[in-house]
Amino acid sequence: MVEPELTERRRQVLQAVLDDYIRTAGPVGSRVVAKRYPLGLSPATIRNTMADLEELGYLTQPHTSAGRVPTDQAYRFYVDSLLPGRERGHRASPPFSPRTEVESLMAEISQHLSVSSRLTGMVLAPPLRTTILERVELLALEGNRVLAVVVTESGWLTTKVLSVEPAIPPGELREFSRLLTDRFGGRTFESIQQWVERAGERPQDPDQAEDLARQVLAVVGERNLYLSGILNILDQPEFSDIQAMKDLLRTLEAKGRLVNLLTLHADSPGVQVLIGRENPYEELQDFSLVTSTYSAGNQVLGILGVVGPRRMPYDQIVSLVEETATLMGQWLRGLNEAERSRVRV
Amino acid sequence: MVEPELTERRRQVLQAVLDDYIRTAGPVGSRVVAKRYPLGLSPATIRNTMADLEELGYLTQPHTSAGRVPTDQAYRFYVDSLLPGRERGHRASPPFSPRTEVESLMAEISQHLSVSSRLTGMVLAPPLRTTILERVELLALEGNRVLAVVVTESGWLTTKVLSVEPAIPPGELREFSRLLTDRFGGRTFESIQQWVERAGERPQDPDQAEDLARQVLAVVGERNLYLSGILNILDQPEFSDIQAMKDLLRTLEAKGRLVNLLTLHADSPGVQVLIGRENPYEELQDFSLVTSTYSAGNQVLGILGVVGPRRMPYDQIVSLVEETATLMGQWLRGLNEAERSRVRV
DNA sequence: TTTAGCACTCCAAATGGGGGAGTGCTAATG
DNA sequence: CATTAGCACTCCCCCATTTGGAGTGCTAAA
Repeated sequence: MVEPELTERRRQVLQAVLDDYIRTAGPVGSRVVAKRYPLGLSPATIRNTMADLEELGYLTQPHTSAGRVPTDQAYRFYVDSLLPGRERGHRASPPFSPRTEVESLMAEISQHLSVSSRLTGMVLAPPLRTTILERVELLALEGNRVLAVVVTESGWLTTKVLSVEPAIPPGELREFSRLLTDRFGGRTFESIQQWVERAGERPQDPDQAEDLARQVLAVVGERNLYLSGILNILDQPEFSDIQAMKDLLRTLEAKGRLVNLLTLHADSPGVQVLIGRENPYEELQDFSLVTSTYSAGNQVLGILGVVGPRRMPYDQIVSLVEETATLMGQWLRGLNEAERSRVRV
Repeated sequence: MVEPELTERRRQVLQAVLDDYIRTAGPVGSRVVAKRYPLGLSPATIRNTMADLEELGYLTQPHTSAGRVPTDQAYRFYVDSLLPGRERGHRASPPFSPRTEVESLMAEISQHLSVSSRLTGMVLAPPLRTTILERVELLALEGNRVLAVVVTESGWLTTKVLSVEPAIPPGELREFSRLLTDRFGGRTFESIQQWVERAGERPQDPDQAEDLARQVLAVVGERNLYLSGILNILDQPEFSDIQAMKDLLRTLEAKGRLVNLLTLHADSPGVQVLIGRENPYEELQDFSLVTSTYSAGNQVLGILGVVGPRRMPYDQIVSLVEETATLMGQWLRGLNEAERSRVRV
């Protein structure tokens, strides 16, 4: 039995194995570590240390006489040791075009994550249900169709074509918009939804505002997940196994699981790393997620991050995700403030 | 030398080989044909016929003693022979939810194509440049940002957030909308673009309408391509070769090539089938495209269809694409007519 | 003209060694 | 006493070889 301390030497050797494995994706032998990393130790010593590390649960051998491969525990150690007190790298900030739509911002941020990491980037949009509606504008189209423009306090903007029955006379649209804004403005979508659901209990005359609200709320469903660079996964050498890859791609494309995982796991502020089996979903257990919440002011809005093989350069990726989250927050805060200085129609 | 006729027997054998190959994706031997297809012929006879078909260019052997595989020419024959005079199958029409946005219609149709065919569905949206603008509505947001709602005569609807400098007083927005509509309504986006470009030659006072038009026109760029079921490609047994698959997936994801291919090749009305090497792009030469234009009235609007391996049940796929195109046309026509009975604000 | 028979071809999967990378252990060394 | 050189051993990976089978083309018979 080995005493269970992680001495300095063991730490160094472990780090060397991690580095090399992250580079090469292949089992790391004692000779390679001795040559490539100037620890001043002979292969034999390193072998002994590696045996200790194996017993401590940080390394495994794919088979009796192969090199060592890091376990989830090793990655966890690596990540935990680098998370506190890390100086900010000066990363070139992504070339965002000065668009104003939040939707395209999300898409661009996701793109940025995937390009910078060469992995798959993800941005989970804020949940609409807790967002506060600011105002509603209606615009006449033709017949009994109107375009509803919904503006939220966080600067979000959604449009939806509604069917109204009976048709609202074009002259009254403006008035009707004001009516909707008065009734629903300043409330969260959730509370509006509850209000609509309770509507059955109020046996008044049929209320057209209620009907419109119902139609608008249909948009509020799932939180939108922006993914990009899914195919970067294909470049990972570990995917000689085509079946596992298919499963993963399908999971990513379906998005549902990922949304669940993000909302359930990664909702506490700051950067989170979920490594391999720490992850509840089987198709994702060969992968790691690095995520961070992003917020405007003190309110957590959504989650963004990166998915990739367990073997990833966590230091860089963690920095990337953290900085991107900060950036996103700044951007949204900027938007938010601009939005507050609102102008009445 | 074999006389170059396609006798009835040869036709039957060819059809049998096609059928079997489409089912199994493996070379077809004479014994299998004899057993599985009741042609009343012995394997030996079928071997002779197959040799003839090979000389005529309809079949090949992957190697000397394997079964036969259909060539592009065989598929071409198959497709050409089934295109004329085909009775309409009664396909369950897809369960479209009664949405009114054209964008989601496109996405849904593409989805329908991919689900029904178990291949990749595509819908190419109409080119905006030749579309006629109907009217523009501006809606105040905050500060110097306004939401522009652009309605086209074909019932299209786009929104874009614009920055206006100097800010337009909210009271004048309505007037300004009318001004834009008067100036640009009834013209194609292309002609508006030309007008804007010629603006430099008119050395008048700086024109705010012009600036806004420029911003709106930024949307007019590429035609939108809706793809779905890309991953269905993964289920094709021919993709043991992982590299070819990656290339294909990348091509699909990038979309550009596909847009080119569709606009250049498939623009003549009706169903078109592009088989294997008939296709100019290398990454797509192991695939076939079945496409059809869709139109409202007599104007061709866009293109939709399916991409899959050459080995596909062309009869079913061709029917599917044709019927979907018809359906799309009806839908758009309906929308169009509704839109014509327009209501002034 | 069709078909049975047969020799032949060629792939695909199974088999069977080397070669090599890596380990664990032991004994020697500072 | 920790470290290291040396060595025997293990096990995978890669290669060449073998083998079985599916399929063909040809020939001769029906």
